[in-house]
Amino acid sequence: MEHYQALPQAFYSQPTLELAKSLLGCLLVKETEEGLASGYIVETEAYMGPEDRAAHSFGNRRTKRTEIMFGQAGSVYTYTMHTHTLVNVVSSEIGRPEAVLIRAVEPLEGKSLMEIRRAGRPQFEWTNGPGKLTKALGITMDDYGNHFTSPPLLICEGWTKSSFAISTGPRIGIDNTGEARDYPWRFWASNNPYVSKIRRKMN
DNA sequence: TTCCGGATGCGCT
DNA sequence: GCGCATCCGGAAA
Repeated sequence: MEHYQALPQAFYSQPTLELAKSLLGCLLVKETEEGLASGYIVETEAYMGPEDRAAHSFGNRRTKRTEIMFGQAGSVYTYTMHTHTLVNVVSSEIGRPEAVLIRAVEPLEGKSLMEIRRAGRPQFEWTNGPGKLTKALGITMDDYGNHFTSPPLLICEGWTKSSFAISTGPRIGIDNTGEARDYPWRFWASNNPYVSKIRRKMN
C-alpha cells in the first residue's frame, strides 16, 4: 500500500455535487490481512444534507450513525442496512452533513480475492452495487470514521478526466422521499458494465 | 417478481 | 419495549 498516493485533503473541499462527479474514475483501494483489492469508481450519488429528504442527515438529524457526516470532508461514512455495508465519502465543510455514496466500482487489483468474497459469481457482479463492492473490497464498519487519505482505505487518482463521459440521473432506492426522489444526483461513467442495475420498483 | 435478513433510528405506547 | 421503515442483495417462487 506504500506505493499508493492518496488524493490530498484539498480534493474533498469541492462542493458535494462536484465531488460526486470528480470521484468517478478515481481508484478505491482497501487493504486487509487477506490482501489488497481495488477498483475504479464508476457510479456515485450525492446526498445534500439537512434539506435532502433522502439523506440520513435530513433535518440535521444527528445520531451515533450520522455523526461522522458532520465531520471533516474525506471522512469515511459506512453504515449497514439489510445486512449490507454501504460506503460514503463525507463532503462539505465541518457541520454541514453532506456525503457521496459510492455505488459501483470496476475491479482492478485483487480479483482472485474478490471472486472468493463474492462467492464465485461472474466478474461483472462483483462490484456493480453499493453492498456488493464493499463485500468484494472488504470494506466494513471498522472503516467508519477513518479518512480516505490514510490506510487501510484510500482514494487515489485513477482515470484521466477526458477518457470517459459522465451520465446523470435520479438516485436509486429512495422512492418514498417526496420531490427529492427526482433530483438528478446520481452520476456514472457512461456505458460502463459495472454500473449498478436499476432496481425495479413495484408501484 | 416476491420475500426477507437484521442493524439503526424513530414514533408511539 | 414494540412496530415499522430503510441509500440492498440473493434465493425462492
